[in-house]
Amino acid sequence: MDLLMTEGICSVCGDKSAGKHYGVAACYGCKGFFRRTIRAKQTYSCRFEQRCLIDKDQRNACRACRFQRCLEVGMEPEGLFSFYLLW
Amino acid sequence: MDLLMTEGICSVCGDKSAGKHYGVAACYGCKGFFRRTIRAKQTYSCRFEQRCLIDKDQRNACRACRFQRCLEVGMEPEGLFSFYLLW
DNA sequence: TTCGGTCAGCGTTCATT
DNA sequence: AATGAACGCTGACCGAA
Repeated sequence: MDLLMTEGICSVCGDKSAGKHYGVAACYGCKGFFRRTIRAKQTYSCRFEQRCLIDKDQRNACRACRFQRCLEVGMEPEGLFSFYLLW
Repeated sequence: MDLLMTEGICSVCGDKSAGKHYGVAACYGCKGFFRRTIRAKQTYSCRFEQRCLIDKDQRNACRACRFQRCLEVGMEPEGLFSFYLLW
């Protein structure tokens, strides 16, 4: 029941979910953010204390904490490295 | 004997086979790809030299070469070749 | 058994910021 | 530059033949 209640919610930021992505329920934004980060092998650093609030309104304020939260809730790269060049 | 040895392998990409499809041992992916291509009468063009490697990891990188390989290993719509193999 | 249909989840695109 | 909504494709699974 609790599961059903939370299936529609992004596990990272609490926004409306767009289904499961990389193993967890995620919104379009967090899905794309995670993919871009992995693909570009980006690293971020928090300007504060690695405790920034990640919700729908604040998720873009700190990339380091957003990515950290992606990992904390269990997002996995799962074949994100196989390239795909369709024309 | 050789036949038995290769029955578990997709003739197109070498992935695990899901049985015979369109005349050859094929994985789920190559089976579906061939069906969609034929049904939609799609044509593809290779961005390189028509020599792209088609294996489990790279098969989605070049549709032209994947489809070419489907034909090379003998895939046929509607199992037309099984008519000859009944002898 | 192999067939075609299905659709969750993946990759890509591109208007918007 | 990055974001995220929308779209196309993939392939594992399923019922039909």
